[in-house]
Amino acid sequence: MLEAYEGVATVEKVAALCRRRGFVFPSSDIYGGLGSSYDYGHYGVLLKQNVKNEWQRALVQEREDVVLLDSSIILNPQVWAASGHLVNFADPLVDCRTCKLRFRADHIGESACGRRPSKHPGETPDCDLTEPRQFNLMFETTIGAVQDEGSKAYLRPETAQGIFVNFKNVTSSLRVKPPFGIAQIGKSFRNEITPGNFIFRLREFEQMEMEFFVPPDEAEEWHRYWIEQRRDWFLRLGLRPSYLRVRAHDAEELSHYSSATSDLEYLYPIGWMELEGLANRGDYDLKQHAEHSGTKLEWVGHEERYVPYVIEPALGVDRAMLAFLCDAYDEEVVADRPRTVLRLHPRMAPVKAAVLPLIGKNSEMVEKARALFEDLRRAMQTEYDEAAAIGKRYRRQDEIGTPWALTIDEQTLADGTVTLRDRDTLEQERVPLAGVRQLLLDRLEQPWSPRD
RNA sequence: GCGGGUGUAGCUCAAUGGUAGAGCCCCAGCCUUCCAAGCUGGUUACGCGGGUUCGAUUCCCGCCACCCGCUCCA
Repeated sequence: MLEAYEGVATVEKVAALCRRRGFVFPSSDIYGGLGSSYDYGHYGVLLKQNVKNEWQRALVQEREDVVLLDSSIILNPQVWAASGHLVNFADPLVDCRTCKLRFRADHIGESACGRRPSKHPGETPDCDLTEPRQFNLMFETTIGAVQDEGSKAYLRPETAQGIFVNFKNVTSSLRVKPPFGIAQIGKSFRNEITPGNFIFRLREFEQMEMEFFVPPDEAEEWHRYWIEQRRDWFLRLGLRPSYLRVRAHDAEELSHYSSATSDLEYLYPIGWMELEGLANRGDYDLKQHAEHSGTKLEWVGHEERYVPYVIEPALGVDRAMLAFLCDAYDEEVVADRPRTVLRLHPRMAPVKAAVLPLIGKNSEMVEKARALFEDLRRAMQTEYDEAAAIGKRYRRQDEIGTPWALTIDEQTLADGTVTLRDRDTLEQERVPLAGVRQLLLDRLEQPWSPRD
């Protein structure tokens, strides 16, 4: 495992490429932007969609014990009273005017300013603290045109609660029984005090969460199982193994709902950061909602009745996308020219194939190329490009991570084969026109690993 | 939110108290054709709002955004 980042990427370079090539734009750009909000352009949408598709494929399509859900963003406000977010998802903060530091009021005893020798070497300063101020991380809104206390509602800070409040609906309609999971992808909102680092921490972000309900005495075993499953998922999609680690939370850093949490951390250019949280939420949530709603939320089998424990893998889509982008970002020199390339897993790549007639003005080549393009695009995201020199067109595709380029040349007109150029090896092979589509579909299913 | 820094075309940089140039990129045409060739032409910028001034991109104030810390955990 690495201590320090060794790659060529920086968040700034990745962000610049994302803007330049239409992955991610600052939100409300022409009005000067909106803090820590970003809009996704064409390739960003495709890449993000691929992240979500791969998650759903691994957790739902390739399993028999996980079902899907898409719950509302705005829920009955009582949900957040029961979940503990109204009380616990708020941080009382104090600022020290002397040290220019900010502390959580409930931690002030242990982390008073004097503990920061780097700011005040060899002395314990007199701290000038502000009054504690309450920061609730939930966005508030109102339901209905009349604003009064009764109409206050919240944008969900996590998708999980929508799953818990649907526990009874799902168990009574979908023939599931523990151990089973409910998976959901959707937007969440947190009024972060300090967002930042491009799309790493956003106020509006997309989550992929699954609540996996298990018999209480199997919870620890399932927790370990899901940590391993989730780690493998990232590795199969090409993240460098040395850039991924599991870190168990100390008792004092556990969130209010968790009895044990391990983070999957990724070594971003800015350091080791949480990528996915894997929490054992115990029976906390179901019991809270049972108590507040008056509805029994438990599993009832033939000879058993219990409140399941919950194992939760929770992943931020935007954050995962940033990890894949940083991991894939590479710079090199080819033919004395700088080359920037995204070595994304082919299934992650926004565009799978580019069809390039060697001579854009040669009508016969164009005709063949257009026919191949029409054939390929029915099966996968494909681009057609006849503008500029061939090398330039290759580099354009490199920057958006397109794994395969198909070039129609003189030989194509003679024998019906095309050049298949590989993004990572730069090798070229001749393949028959008629077999291209199936060949690429097969390669999309093959194991793929990057350098490392 | 507090402290520090930054803000001129998509990118990298110029110049100027009299409303801004270049290279690369991009678009069109000519030419070329297997890894960012060449020629011609073209589009695009002083973050936003006030103030001082005859006149502000330049000086002053406020705001906004981004970067680094504090805090946050998807």
